[in-house]
Amino acid sequence: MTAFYAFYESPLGQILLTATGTALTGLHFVGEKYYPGIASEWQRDTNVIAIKSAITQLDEYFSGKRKSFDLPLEPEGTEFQRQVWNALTKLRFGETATYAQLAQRIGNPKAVRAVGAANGRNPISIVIPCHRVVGADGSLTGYAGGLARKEALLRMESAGQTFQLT
Amino acid sequence: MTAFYAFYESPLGQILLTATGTALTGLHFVGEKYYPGIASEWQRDTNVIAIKSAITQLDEYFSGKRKSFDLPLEPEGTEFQRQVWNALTKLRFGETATYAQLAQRIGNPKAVRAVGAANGRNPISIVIPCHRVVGADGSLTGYAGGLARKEALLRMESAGQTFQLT
DNA sequence: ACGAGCATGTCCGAAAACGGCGAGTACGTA
DNA sequence: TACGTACTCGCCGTTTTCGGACATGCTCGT
Repeated sequence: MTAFYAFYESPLGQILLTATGTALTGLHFVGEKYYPGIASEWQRDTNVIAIKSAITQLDEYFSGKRKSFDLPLEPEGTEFQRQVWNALTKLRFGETATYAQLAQRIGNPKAVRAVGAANGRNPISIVIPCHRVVGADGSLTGYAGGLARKEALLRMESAGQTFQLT
Repeated sequence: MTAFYAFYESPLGQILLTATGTALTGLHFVGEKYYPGIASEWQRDTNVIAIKSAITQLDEYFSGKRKSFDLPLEPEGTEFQRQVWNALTKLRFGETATYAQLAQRIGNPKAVRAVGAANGRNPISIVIPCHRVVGADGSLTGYAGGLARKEALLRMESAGQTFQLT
């Protein structure tokens, strides 16, 4: 489906955006785990509506002015994964949940680990806030973009602090 | 087990009494170390037999008319702790003992420090007279309700008749 | 179809830390 | 000498912490 792509320079590093004509399909930190790369038939284009508005809202988000995204999304995945990702979108700015709670919410309470896996495969980081999910004991456990970024995001959302990778 | 509670105003501060239908289970100075708090299912009730008679005898004790308590007790604790507490009840008004002596008496002479710990966890202060236990050198060493209260109790009990060898 | 691999959580046992101590030692004072 | 204080160290039950062993549901590669 994806046909267009562009790069976005965030405070946490370069980001690859991918989209169809109308919806966002991907948001990956360059070089992260599961980084999809760029298919040869895609076109680099920053003016496609989906990409253009994503960039705008990311700017606002990173400058602290925006707390929720309003973008058409088309994440590609299995039925189960989309359930999880859908549940993720209901986590608001500043909120966090545990993997177990998430499993509960999608009505599959024992699928805790599966939720973790699905979470890790989230194709649209930040907008689908997989970084708001933590272990039962509050530990960060993992993030495709690296734990440092996850921590930075959470810190920014909880305290409104500015960015610093340690 | 505990089902009822009440507060008692003593000269040394407010006291929380807890009890089953028939026996006293706790006596704590409000806010002391290990203060248990009040469980939501407990009922405030000053007329339960265990609490009523406790209050009567405390009145008598604090006004100097009573030198030993006669109340059904049900302190909750481990085997070892109950041994210690049981030994405590054999200390009479005005008497004191050292932690080592107590350890001796329960047939576990080396468990001196453990006795100290168990002593500290005594759930029914005053009635089970953990305040009558002092260090080998006569120092007070510690009291859940605070050393000031321990000293006050001992002074009150020793006033007049009892002598203490230094 | 099957099995391995996970951005988990729970349970259980072992190990270490922690006290309401006491006895022993090592010094510095009167 | 006679003491007092300031240490160390052994003691033992309880509490807390830590690590490994499960159970578990879904994907993805054979």
